[in-house]
Amino acid sequence: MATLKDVAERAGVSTATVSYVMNNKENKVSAGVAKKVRMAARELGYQPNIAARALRSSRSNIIGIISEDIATFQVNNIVQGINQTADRENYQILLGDLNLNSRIWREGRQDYSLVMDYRDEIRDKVEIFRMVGACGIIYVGMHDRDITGLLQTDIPLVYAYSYTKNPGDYMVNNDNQRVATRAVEAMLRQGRRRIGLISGPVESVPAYKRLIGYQTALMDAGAVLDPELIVYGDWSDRSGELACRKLMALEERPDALFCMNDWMAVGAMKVLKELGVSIGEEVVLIGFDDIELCGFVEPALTSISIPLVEIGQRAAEKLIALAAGGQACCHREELPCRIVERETFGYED
Amino acid sequence: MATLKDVAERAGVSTATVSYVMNNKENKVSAGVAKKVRMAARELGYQPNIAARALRSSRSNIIGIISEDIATFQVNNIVQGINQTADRENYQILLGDLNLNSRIWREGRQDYSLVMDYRDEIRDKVEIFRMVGACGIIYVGMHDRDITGLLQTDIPLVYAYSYTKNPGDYMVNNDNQRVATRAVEAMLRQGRRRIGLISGPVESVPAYKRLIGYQTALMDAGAVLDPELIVYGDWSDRSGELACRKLMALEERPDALFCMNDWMAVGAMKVLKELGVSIGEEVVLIGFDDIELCGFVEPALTSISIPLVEIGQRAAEKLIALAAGGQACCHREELPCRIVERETFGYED
DNA sequence: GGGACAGAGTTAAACGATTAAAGCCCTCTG
DNA sequence: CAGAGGGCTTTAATCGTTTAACTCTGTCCC
Repeated sequence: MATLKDVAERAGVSTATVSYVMNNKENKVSAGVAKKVRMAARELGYQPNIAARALRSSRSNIIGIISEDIATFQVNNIVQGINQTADRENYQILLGDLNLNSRIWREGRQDYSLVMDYRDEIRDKVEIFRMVGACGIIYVGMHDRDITGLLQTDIPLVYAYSYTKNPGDYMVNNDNQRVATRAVEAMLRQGRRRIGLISGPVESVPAYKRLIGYQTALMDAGAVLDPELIVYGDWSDRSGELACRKLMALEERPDALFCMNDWMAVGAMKVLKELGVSIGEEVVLIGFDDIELCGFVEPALTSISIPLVEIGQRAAEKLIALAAGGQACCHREELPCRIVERETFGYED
Repeated sequence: MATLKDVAERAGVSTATVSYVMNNKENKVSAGVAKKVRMAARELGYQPNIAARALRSSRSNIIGIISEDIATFQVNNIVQGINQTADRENYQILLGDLNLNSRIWREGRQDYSLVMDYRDEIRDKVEIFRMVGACGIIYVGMHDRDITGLLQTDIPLVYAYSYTKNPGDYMVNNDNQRVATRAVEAMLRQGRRRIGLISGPVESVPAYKRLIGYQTALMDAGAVLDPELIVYGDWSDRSGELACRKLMALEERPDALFCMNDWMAVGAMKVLKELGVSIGEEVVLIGFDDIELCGFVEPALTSISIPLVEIGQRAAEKLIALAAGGQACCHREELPCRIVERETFGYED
């Protein structure tokens, strides 16, 4: 493997000159020499040694990813997006996965509110990233976690798909509130008047945003906000069943259901079928996430597709911009979702 | 951040001694001094600098993963398994994903036989792993690819979920052949006699192994091997539909279907429903992979669960053993699959 | 007594890059 | 023409480990 020294010898200059050329410090080297050096580097197939660079300058082209669980649909797709731009921009990815779900499962816990328990693990990952000289960190999480305080260094950090309270943090997300409004508006346009909401847990920030979106649409339409129509689940299909049962037991049944994820929607569908309610007519239904399952249940579930891959890409682009010393265009960014029409709800814009 | 030098000063010895202690070169240092050094290290919270170590010795506790597409079910779960043991054994993971599927999609290609096209990409990843001093590489692929030749170094390599021709390679896989035999035997025990096979592509090694398993069961039972009962798909639900249509058009219809993955099985189910064939009675059906979808189609699809997470774990354990200079217990390992009984086929053992 | 040897620890040279500081050479100015 | 200044290049220290080679001390045996 060719080193800086080899290139320097071949080009007849010092290693310093080669280093300057390689790092595009143009004001340091004349154009002629630079060209000569680049030639030599190409001929030898020179690639800088990451370890040496990291050791010396504590900076490399490695992006550290801290993810809550790579096995989940969302994280998975976001990581794919990060991977794509990293690839394109010649960055590498170091994955630090917290394995959150399988740990929760192993410990027999039901809830995700474990922020404190995982600070050590996160700190470890950050430490490793620092040591390989990662140029920045992307935190990919579904839960609402604030790790900014764990970074003692000034290494840039971008949150993907998770919310933080600190307005100085960089964040890429989807427009939970807006798309919820759009979905409910479409239901209203269809003449639906009692729109039930099967929500995620109260403490979830995305669930909260979607709730606001739901309420906004109803209020703008001058419709009544009936608190009975809002039921909370925990994202599981089982909890969707329970929620739906509760809603259908109301004196005035809802004629539409907005579910905050597809699993709960599928659970709700099971109950509706049991009750002999015709889905898509008596009750229209929309899910959230647009997981693969949607196209395979019967009737096929209309859902909201989150641009996960794009979120990953944007997060990576932001991070790379920050790492290069520039500024990212804005702190908080929300990418638009797309409503995917299937059989449970005819959406027209 | 504390360095070797700090620890050495605190313990009143040279950096060399500290290094020896940290690397458990016990014959170099007396027990008393070792204890003193370890104390000092703990007090300072010393963590070795990965970059420096990699630079000097070209060896670190980083496991490089080359994966074909992190977004696929199989790869995803295997990586999770690798992650788990890596975590436990204090190794780190560097992920080099080839993004194969999205590239294939982008280029508008239909087939996966692109081995040659991706040698360069793989070489790049290997190069990066070498530079951060990865202690070994795990190749996670669904397709049959041989990258052994791409490693010029003597860095250990373990294949997870992909087959290679070279018997000297380390490989962890599932027992495709045996479980196929078991599944078909169970069908025979139920009195089924014309068992249709919806296979993966001819060139796929796992598909071939499953085919052998299917044939073995039939032959052992003294049943007739009717080549008309074997149809090839390309793993997609669409191809499952086509295959099923072909099989159901036979003069003597099959009374059982063994599908080599769940997507094709779901496609087949669609056709069976169309034809008014009662699934689970007229025709029993089994899929392969046990993806989440299986529990949600109607009737729920019986399938074969591949121990993906365990494959990842074993692969990582093997690699760590090899990296530590020891030998891994055996070159090729096949973990047993589990048949998950649902509604399309009653399996009893 | 002295050479051989073993055990325990130290010295110092790498590994491959970055970068402040110094050096060289040329031009410009008073 | 001396001195300043600027553009380009080199020198050499440095990052934190690893490890071959060396030193030192004590023991043993002929």
